[in-house]
Amino acid sequence: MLCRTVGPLDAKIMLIAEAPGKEEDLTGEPFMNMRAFGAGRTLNQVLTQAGISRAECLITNVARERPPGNKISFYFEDKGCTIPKPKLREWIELLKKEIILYNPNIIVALGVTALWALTGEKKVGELRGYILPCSLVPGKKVLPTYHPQHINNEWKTFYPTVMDIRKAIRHSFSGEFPVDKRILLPGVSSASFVSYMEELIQDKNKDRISLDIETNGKLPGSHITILGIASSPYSAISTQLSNLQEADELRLWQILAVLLKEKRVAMHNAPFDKGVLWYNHHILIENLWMDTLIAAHCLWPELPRDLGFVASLCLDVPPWKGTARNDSLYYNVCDAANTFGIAEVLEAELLRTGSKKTYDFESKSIDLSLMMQLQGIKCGITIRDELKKEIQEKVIEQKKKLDLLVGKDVNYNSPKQLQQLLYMDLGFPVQYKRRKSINNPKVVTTDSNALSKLSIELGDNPIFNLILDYKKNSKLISSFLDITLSSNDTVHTSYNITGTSTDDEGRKSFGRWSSSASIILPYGSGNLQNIPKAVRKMYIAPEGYSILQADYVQAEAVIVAHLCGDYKLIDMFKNAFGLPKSQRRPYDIHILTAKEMFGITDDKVTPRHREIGKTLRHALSYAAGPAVLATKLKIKLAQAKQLMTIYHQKNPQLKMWYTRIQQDLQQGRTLYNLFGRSHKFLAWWGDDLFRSGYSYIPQSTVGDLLNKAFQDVYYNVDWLTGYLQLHDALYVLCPEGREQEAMKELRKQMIIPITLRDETFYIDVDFSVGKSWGEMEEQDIDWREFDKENFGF
DNA sequence: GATTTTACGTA
DNA sequence: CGTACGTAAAATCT
Repeated sequence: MLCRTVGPLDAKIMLIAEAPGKEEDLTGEPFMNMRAFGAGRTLNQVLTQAGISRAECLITNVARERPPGNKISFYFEDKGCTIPKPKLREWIELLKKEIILYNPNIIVALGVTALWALTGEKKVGELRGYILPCSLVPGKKVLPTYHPQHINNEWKTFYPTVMDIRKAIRHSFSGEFPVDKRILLPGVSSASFVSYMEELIQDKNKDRISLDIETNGKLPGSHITILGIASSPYSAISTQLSNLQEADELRLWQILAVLLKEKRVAMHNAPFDKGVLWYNHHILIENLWMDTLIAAHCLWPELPRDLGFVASLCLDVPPWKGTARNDSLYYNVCDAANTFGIAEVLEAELLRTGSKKTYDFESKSIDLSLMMQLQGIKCGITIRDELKKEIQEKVIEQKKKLDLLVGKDVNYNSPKQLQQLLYMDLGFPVQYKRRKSINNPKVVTTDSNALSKLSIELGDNPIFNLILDYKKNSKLISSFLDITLSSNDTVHTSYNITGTSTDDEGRKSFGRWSSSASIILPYGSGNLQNIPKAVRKMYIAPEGYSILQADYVQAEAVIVAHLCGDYKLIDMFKNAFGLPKSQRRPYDIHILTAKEMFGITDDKVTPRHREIGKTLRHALSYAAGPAVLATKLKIKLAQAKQLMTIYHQKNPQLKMWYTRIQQDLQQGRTLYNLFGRSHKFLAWWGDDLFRSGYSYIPQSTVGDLLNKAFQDVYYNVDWLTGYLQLHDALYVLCPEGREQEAMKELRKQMIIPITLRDETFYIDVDFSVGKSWGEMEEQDIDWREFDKENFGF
């Protein structure tokens, strides 16, 4: 049936999608599929969240009949879907007439086909959220966003679509195009750039600028190729730095240095621009106005944070990210101008939402993280080479043994070849990956989990552990030993204050730093937060220094105990506080757990009992299931289930806490950690979301605690230098011989009160000292006197 | 050659 | 149905 256009004829918003589906074809109305994963229901969800109802919108499709198999390509001559067949051409004409007739103020293009029909463009991911001119009916505004069906396939596009619809609502009050008031000067001469800067320096009314650089990342140090600055959202300038006369370039850097002394500066990802300017030109940006990346992270921790995305939320500028390759000078000048505009919007938004405190806290980490990136950590090449040789020999030997056992050459790092070998040639029971949902297809796997499981089930076959060891060792070599060092034998990492990961469900980033390859100094394995213990000894202290490690003791467990109101545990933590490690045994919570679980006395607790207690507590704190517990403890599923039941009987507060978190999530899907950091969860409502919620408060509170302490050390203790950050441990370089003094100083900075409801508590700190990261000696110190003097408890 | 999948290291 | 993070090698796409 021909699908009609529905909705009030005087609607200000018109939604245009691709083509009718089955239900729509039957009823002749768009978006009638209201089943659980139907596009109609998703559309309603999006509209409701955005603050508008379906009844207020005109809704239609480009194609008016369902194509076979719902494949829109049916209506096109070509595979690329650019040349419409006559039928589709007719429908597009119809659409044109309807737009002219109903005259909406804003047209929302839902998905690629609508976007193409209205504007000739195809890149929804790049253009969504921007106001585009309509080519079908000139003069009309088009706002592209995702198709509801696409949202069902990729849930992370749900909330961006909501934001887009909100923008459409703002644009529905008038059909007028936003006026682009910007005066952009891309690619001016260095002389003009200098005079622009000089004028700015003279203009005391303007105290803020934004800055953006483009670099040629191939060289260490990231050579700057383009420099752009803006003095308002509407005035920006950029210049090319290659092929400059030496004197001109010098002049430019000199004036820039003066400008940066005078003004407060906004940047998107300040550690990079600031780092490159400092590293290459010794120009220091001292007055940060705003890092728009950090601000976006504090406001929307689960949304994309690239400048193009944030601009689509905050501004009414034309899209420009597509120009990066062809016109980098224009691209850069837009970056600079739009960063200024975004900073103004986000500044207000941070105040409005109460996220300013979190922003201030995060931005205070910039200098610390940048210092550690540029400084790097020292690698002892002799130890590195020894390790490499040793492990390489092991790998060769293991490969030989495997070849002999198997009788042919197999690449054990190839999942495909391993599947063939284990499940086809050798006929072992096929192992499947654990699925997120019962609806997901079963996926065959040969990962370490599967191999250990086979090893347990099939007892005496040495092949599994051999493969496991072989894979482990080749991983050690390829990822952690086979690395390029700087000329000073250092490796460098970029500590990312806002995290950077992008997984299927979108970005998370609970406020812990991540660590990734440094673009400025591309030496080492990149991530320094996942170096295996086995190779840590190759990282050493520079001559004359010791490495001092300070880690929070049982940090997440302490937080969980307080969140649950588990006073037996809380008392144990309190009683153990400040004690030397050697005297803590009576307050060992894992032994306590074991005693409770097995109904035994202290003297009967074996290391295995303790291990079970520890694993159980850890797994259950984050709502792990019996299957995972079974593999972790190498026991049967039934046993794991039994242990879980007993654990929950002995710890009834845990399930109550789960329930509380779920209730809290129901209120606006937002949780606050113990330092007030908010996080809005955008994932699909269900157990995955809940589990993420359970881990949020402990994980992010510990992250903030550590970073708070690290900042305090950085700003207050000038003779200790930050060396590494490992989420709940910080490492500093300490001048040899001052270790005792250093530990006292660190303890003063790190013992920080945490408040929950009316209670205040503290998390203890342990210290280790060593000449290398792998050989640290635990310090067995009684801190009780010291604590009494310094903290009064 | 670029992108996706699989696997695996840390807290 | 632990969570969070980043990277290397293999597989796959174009």
